[in-house]
Amino acid sequence: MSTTPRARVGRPRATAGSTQLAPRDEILDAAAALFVENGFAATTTRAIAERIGIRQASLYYHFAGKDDILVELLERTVRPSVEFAKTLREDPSLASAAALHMLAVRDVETLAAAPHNIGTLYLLPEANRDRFDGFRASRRELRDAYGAFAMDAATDALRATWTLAELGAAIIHLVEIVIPLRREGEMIDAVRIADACLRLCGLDDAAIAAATGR
Amino acid sequence: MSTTPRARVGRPRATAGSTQLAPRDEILDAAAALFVENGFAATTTRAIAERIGIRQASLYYHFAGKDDILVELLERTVRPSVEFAKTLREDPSLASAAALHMLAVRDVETLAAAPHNIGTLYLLPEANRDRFDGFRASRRELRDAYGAFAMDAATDALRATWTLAELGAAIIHLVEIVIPLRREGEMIDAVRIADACLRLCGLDDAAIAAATGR
DNA sequence: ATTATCTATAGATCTATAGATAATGC
DNA sequence: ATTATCTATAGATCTATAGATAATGC
Repeated sequence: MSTTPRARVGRPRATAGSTQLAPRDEILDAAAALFVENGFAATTTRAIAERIGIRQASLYYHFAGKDDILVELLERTVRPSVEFAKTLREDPSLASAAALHMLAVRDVETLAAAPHNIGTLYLLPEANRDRFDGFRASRRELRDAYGAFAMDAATDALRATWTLAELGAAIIHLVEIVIPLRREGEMIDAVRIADACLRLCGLDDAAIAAATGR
Repeated sequence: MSTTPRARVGRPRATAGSTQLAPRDEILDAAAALFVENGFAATTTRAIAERIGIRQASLYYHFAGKDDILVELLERTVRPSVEFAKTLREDPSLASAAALHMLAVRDVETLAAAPHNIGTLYLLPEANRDRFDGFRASRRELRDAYGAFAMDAATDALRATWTLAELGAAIIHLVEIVIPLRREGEMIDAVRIADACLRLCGLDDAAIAAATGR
């Protein structure tokens, strides 16, 4: 019941600096902030270590290399949305327009709440290296989930001119408007962005209201 | 009238490799490809030099530093669109929806035709450093041009929920869907994307057809 | 004994500068 | 004389490994 900070196993850090997080999570958090701000290659392991008050070499007790830190961060940005898309797909009572809207809202909210605007990470050129193709596969899965909902919800005119992958890419890209908006300090309204996704599918205000039960 | 390659002033390169471009443009082209592929920090001056068959140190005869190469590339990606937006604003006979559509078409076409998908460069984390704020100012100018046209063209419902800067950001972001589409090898149809911009403003198919004179 | 840190450093870069050199221009 | 390259290198990194050390756990 005591709130006295539990003493930690292992040699103490040279600089005090108490923290609640596990060291591994401290590293991920610091790295996320720096990768978003300066990019991957420009962020040194020393900078990550300094931010949390440990020595550069100590990082390697928790991660085998700099790459592995990014692998884990990338996975965390996309996994929740992919899983949510899966549950939506498995619900037969849900109309496609409604499902698309719900996925977009959830996705925007996740991106808006993620620490350090971490959604930006997939824009790093390094995210395209082979080392990270697990992440890119997950992301394609999410895009196609958007595409499937969108094609099904779209007007005939749109279905005739867009492929599933293209429409999925357009919608996911529109969802990600949250990233630059957030960077510029704008307010984020997830429903408004999700509405815009349906509008992109050709739905008018009445159809949008119907699909979202308003 | 002879087509024999004109001998060049200056010490010849160690490796032959004839080219039509001026050395400065060779550097810009090689750097663009590498910055897009690997990012700025991860691209070494040596890699740029090797790609065009000169020694690393020879770059510094043409550019004062690596930064200056990126400065010039960034400027080139945004300047033409900013100027086109200006001419559109100065045409009083043009309806906002039509102007927005024309700007979007032109912008998509420029991005689609730019060598090495160079439009990607503004996504580099490094583009946010102070050193490049001239570029970022130009980009904001373009965003606000989109925003002004879009607010004027939009339905009342939209005008009530979006600010000019937000709507501008959303539209310019939608235009930039061309970048990932192109990276994935998809066909680009500028009109289709410009239509989507108008749809985002709440216009229905009839209004879009009217605005674009179809 | 185990854990999580530390110190020290090897080896591999990378950017930018100094000064030499091999062409053309006049 | 001017131009555009070259060679050589200083100085400053940066990543990752080796091995020591200072805690707690049992």
